[in-house]
Amino acid sequence: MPKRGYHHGNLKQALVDAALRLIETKGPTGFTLSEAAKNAGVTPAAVYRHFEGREDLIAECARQGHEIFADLMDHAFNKGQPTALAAFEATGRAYLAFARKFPGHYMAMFESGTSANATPELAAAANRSRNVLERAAEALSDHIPPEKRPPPSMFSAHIWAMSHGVVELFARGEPGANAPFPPEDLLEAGIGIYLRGLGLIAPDD
Amino acid sequence: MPKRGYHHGNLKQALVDAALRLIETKGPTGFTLSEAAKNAGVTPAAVYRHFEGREDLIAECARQGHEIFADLMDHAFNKGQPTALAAFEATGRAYLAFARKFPGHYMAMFESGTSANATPELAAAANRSRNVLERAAEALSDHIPPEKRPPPSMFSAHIWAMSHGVVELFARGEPGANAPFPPEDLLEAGIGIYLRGLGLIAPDD
DNA sequence: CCTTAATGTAATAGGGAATAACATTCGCAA
DNA sequence: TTGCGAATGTTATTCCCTATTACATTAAGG
Repeated sequence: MPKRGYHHGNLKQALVDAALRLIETKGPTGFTLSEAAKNAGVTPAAVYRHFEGREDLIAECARQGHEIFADLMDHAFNKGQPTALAAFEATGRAYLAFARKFPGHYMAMFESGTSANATPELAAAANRSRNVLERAAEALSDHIPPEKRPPPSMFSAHIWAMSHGVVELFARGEPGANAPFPPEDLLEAGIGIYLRGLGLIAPDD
Repeated sequence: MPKRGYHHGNLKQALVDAALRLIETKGPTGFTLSEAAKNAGVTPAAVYRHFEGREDLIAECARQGHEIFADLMDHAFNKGQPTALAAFEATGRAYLAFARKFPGHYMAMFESGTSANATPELAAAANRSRNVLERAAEALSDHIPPEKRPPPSMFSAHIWAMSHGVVELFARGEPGANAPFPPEDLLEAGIGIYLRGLGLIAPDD
């Protein structure tokens, strides 16, 4: 391990990384600022040179999570083109993939108890990732029969809610103790049924 | 206020009630065992005569929440009879009503970071409330065209996930700040679209 | 070089979780 | 009634966490 001098060099990000690892393993409530500092090889007081406190450190973790999240969803959306439906479904799958691949970020974003408005930077990042999903919904909206077309922001909210619910309830250890289905299948089936209800998938598919 | 002697008389439930009020106002992370003890008029150490610790106290709050929850959903289901569809929709609405009416319980159940298997009693109660929703789904399952009929436990999981997602993402936070639509409308529309996708609602409804 | 801001440390206050030893009261049986 | 054991509550203590303040070290630039 590289010995460091009095100054760390990149402490801020090192603290974020340490915090993310701790959140991932011990949960957002188990995470402590002091332990993150120790893991970064620094005293707890040093943290306050870079963050206002514990909450602010978590907020930065969440912010970085939203940046990754938005990038992933945006990429999935573009990759699914040109079909609006395929792009939308890819975006949905990207949601679950993110939760699986970046559990620390996901917990910081949605399970830490910190408001999405904790800091302006976090609010901006959260807004961005919401807009990605909403844009995907808008692109798909044109293909919905007008008489059953809800506002795009509504049906993107539905997809987000179901995705988030699947992650929280069935992609962790609870609450049925036994996940009756693989979360991926559960979510894909749920979105499929929902899109059928919107007239976006043929009834005999 | 009634002066009490050396013994409280009903401390265990008083602690649960105090904890629920604290969780409701300050969030599950802001809640402290010491403050709950003080609010119940007792020293912190007394809590350990009735609970193993902080987690165990939260788990009991969650357990009581699941009991109320299951009762409400069961009642809504029976009230919605004889139509299976009406019963099911009433059950869905009861979910959101519970979250609104018992926010402390809801937070203890789903946002406290404590596992649903924290105690055997909690696990049993959680199982019961899950079964209520699954039974409603089973009753409705007969009316689904066979070629698009998922396992009842799957589509009850879908409804639970969307309900939970709506609560977590859109029914919290400052009013209007994060909610493009009233959560009740959002959830009702979402369930409606989903049920249409299952062929349970006529396309021209 | 020498100053100044940035960055890290040491010391400390304040509070919560948990435990152990002690005190009071309750319930029951002789 | 009385005495004893169990249940319940308190005091004192330990350990850890958050946060603040005063101090130490280093980096960067004129």
